[in-house]
Amino acid sequence: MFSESKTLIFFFFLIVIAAMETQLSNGPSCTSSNGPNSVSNNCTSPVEMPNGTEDSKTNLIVNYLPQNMTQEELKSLFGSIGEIESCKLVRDKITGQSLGYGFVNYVEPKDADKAINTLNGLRLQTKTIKVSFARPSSASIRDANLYVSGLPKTMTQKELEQLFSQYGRIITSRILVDQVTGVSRGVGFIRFDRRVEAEEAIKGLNGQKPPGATEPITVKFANNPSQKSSQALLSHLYQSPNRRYPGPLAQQAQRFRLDNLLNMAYGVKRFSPMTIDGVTSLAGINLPGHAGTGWCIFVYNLAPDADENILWQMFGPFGAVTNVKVIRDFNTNKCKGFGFVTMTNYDEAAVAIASLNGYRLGDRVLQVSFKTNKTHKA
DNA sequence: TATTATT
Repeated sequence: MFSESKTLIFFFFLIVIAAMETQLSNGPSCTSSNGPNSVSNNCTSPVEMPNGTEDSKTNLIVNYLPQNMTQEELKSLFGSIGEIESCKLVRDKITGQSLGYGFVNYVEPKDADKAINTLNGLRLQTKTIKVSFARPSSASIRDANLYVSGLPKTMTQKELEQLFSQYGRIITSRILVDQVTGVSRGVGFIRFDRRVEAEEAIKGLNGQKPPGATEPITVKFANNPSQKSSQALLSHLYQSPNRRYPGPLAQQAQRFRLDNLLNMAYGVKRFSPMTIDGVTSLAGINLPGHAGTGWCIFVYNLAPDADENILWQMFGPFGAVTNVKVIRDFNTNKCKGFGFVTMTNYDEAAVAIASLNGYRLGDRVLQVSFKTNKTHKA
């Protein structure tokens, strides 16, 4: 069809333009060697510089965010620590899909410290988020990610880092493992602080045998995630319209993912929650806890010193949490013993309630339920 | 032979 061809050409140009933007958009040209390293998130007490190239003490980068997490949820999570100056979830220019990371800039440096101390390592759904200081934006730190293959199966992450660290500062390293056996797949990633370091590592290590290895390794720049989403868009265009809606298999896969997630998070055997299909949930106008923006959950018997973070920690692993709130006494600022959690999906909320109702938190046993419209009476 | 770290 002629119109289909025109549509394809249109999207092709969109992709080309986006690719050109990626190549041309250079940030301010400044370099710094004080970025966070791959192991800890230590602040190196930066000195104030008049030219604005010093490391920020308020700006954080947040990595390994769940795919479905929105900017509002990111702000809600980090806003529980302190006042936020700005917050941005980075999305693909073409598809709008989250790239799984974002930035949070606090007003006060102490809140940035606090966010690293309390939120780094927080488990949200299938991810463990990483919170660290953002390095000053610079063209020189972009495209510094390497893909390494042909590694000896016995090589550890530490040994991989030792091999590459001679070429520069390593920001992250990873060896991919078989999900069932846990054994190395012989491939991995190394992200350097600067692109020039990655270039030197390719020159020095591509085609070389690591000490003791029998086979040479391949080292090259990793594919860009935006390329993947462009491919996804293209393949989507070729997909027939009757395949766009998730069938039973996709639903089953989703359920499987939920079960896995729960086992990973708490090792609990979950109840079989009632599944609400589209029709039922539309019909049930007075369903408990449903507030239009999500499912509101009532959490009772919290300690006086409870804060929002404990609610994120408890409910985050069960699925998409959009908001948490601890109800406090106006004068003392102590928790009045209860709080609320809003979750997007009924299934995930139901499993969270089934798993956390009766949960022992310190010396208290929590009561967790969907929020009712009635006034709570003892 | 492929995860998502620079607005």
